[in-house]
Amino acid sequence: MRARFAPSPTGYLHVGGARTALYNYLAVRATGGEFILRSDDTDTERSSGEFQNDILDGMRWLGLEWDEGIEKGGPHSPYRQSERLARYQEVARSLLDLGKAYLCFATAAELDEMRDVAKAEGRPPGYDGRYRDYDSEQARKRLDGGEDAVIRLKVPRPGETVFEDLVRGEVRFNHDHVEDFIILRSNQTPTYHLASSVDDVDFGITHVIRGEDLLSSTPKHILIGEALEAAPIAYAHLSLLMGPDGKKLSKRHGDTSLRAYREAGYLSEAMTNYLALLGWSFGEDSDIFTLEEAVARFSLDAVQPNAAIFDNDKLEWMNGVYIRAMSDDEFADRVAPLITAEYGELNELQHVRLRMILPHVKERAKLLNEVPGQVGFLMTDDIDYDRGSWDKVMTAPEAKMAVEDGLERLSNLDRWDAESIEGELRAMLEHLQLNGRKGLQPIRVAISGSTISPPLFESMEALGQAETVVRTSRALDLLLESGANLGDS
RNA sequence: GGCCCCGUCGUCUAGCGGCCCAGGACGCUGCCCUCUCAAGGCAGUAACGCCGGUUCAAAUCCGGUCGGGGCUACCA
Repeated sequence: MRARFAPSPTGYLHVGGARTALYNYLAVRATGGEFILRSDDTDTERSSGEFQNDILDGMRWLGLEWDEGIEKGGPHSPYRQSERLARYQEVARSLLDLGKAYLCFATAAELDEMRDVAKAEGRPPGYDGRYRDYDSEQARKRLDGGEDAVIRLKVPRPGETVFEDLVRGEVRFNHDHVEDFIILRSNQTPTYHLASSVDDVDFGITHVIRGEDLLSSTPKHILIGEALEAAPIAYAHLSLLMGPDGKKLSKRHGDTSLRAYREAGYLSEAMTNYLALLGWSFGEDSDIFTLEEAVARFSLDAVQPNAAIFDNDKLEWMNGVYIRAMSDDEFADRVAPLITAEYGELNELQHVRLRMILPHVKERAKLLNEVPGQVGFLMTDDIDYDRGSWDKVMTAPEAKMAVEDGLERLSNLDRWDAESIEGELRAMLEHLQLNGRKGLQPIRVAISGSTISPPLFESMEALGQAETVVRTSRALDLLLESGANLGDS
């Protein structure tokens, strides 16, 4: 099997494109063969190097390694359509010589009129074939005279194109609805249909796996293949990805670029895992699996033909599963750049604190980039008290007692580890006849600034005794002087 | 409008004529655990769009209908 992912670099790689790439990859690796990455950049107006790089980055990030193609090279280099223009012109001309295509001089105005008339008469809209049987001598003459012309494929009429789509079964198109489409524009550049089909043939592609938006164009591609007398290609059209509102996934649903997810703290493992599930099922035993495991079970004919809605909630849950599955060291490594980006280069104290708290943060994180915020109270000794948190717990009558007694005990503790701290604070609860919620929340706010933090005792251990005492005592001062109402810190 | 594709819980899906008064996962709800938040455990919620037909038997096959989506460029 030889399959290709052929995006046009006219935008960032989005999640839908990533899924198409993934399914191509899975199909190839599952059956053996080559996965090819090609750039369909015939639209020079809209294509850009930035987008090209984004696609390459995205593919690498996801771990979808290709065997031939851009940057990698291979027996069919180059894999960029913009570098193969001569080839497409050659094919178009030979089709012309063979009588399988013809020159057309219809102007834009004529084309518009055709469409209007066809629509008005209720016929299929499209080119009416007026130059299909035009005298070739005459055509030559007009061309030499400097007139612009396009080359159109002479679609067999009457006729029908029928093919077996690997995910949808038999699909048929009557040629009444397939116009004599343009293969070479008047400026001598190929249309997508020509370039893509010629490449598929030239590169020995056996399976074209792509989005359903190209299903209607498939007869054109098959017709070009037939005109070239090439071996038939198998097609598999994947359903499109939808937004939560059931409409085609687009910018309207927020930033759907792969990059945006990467930057939001999603792991590539979670992304490929989730994407694989959009239209395919791993089996009833699990929804969590590696790329390799997916390869072992993947099969194109098990792919669902119906559209799938991209569900961020499930992706996020899955990301959490992958984060928790990481080793503490790996988690620390992956999160380190994000923390330095937020707080600058870390000093020794910060390193020590992080090493202690990160394993506990790991258990709670759903997204990598929410971690810096969760460890913020350990990165600076100048913490702010969250107003809502303070008002919620510090105004309770037990708060002052708990903070006061806690401070006393913590100051005198001679062993500073989570276990000892817990023992001491539990003794405080016992002494004051308070339950954990009432007695410990004020202390949590005192040291972290918020009612939400990593586990209290471990947080204190990481903070260190000196700083814990400083913060607790500061909170107590505030309680005393403000009569329980937070001033302006 | 024309052509094409699609139609199982809110979402992703299992199901490929009897094992299904439909299974799993996310979400949601409740309970448990608990120092907060998560995580975890347990329980619950919820679907075969509709109408005909084939058959002893249909979520599974056929037709229609309704609904959704895609395409309809000298874009890809």
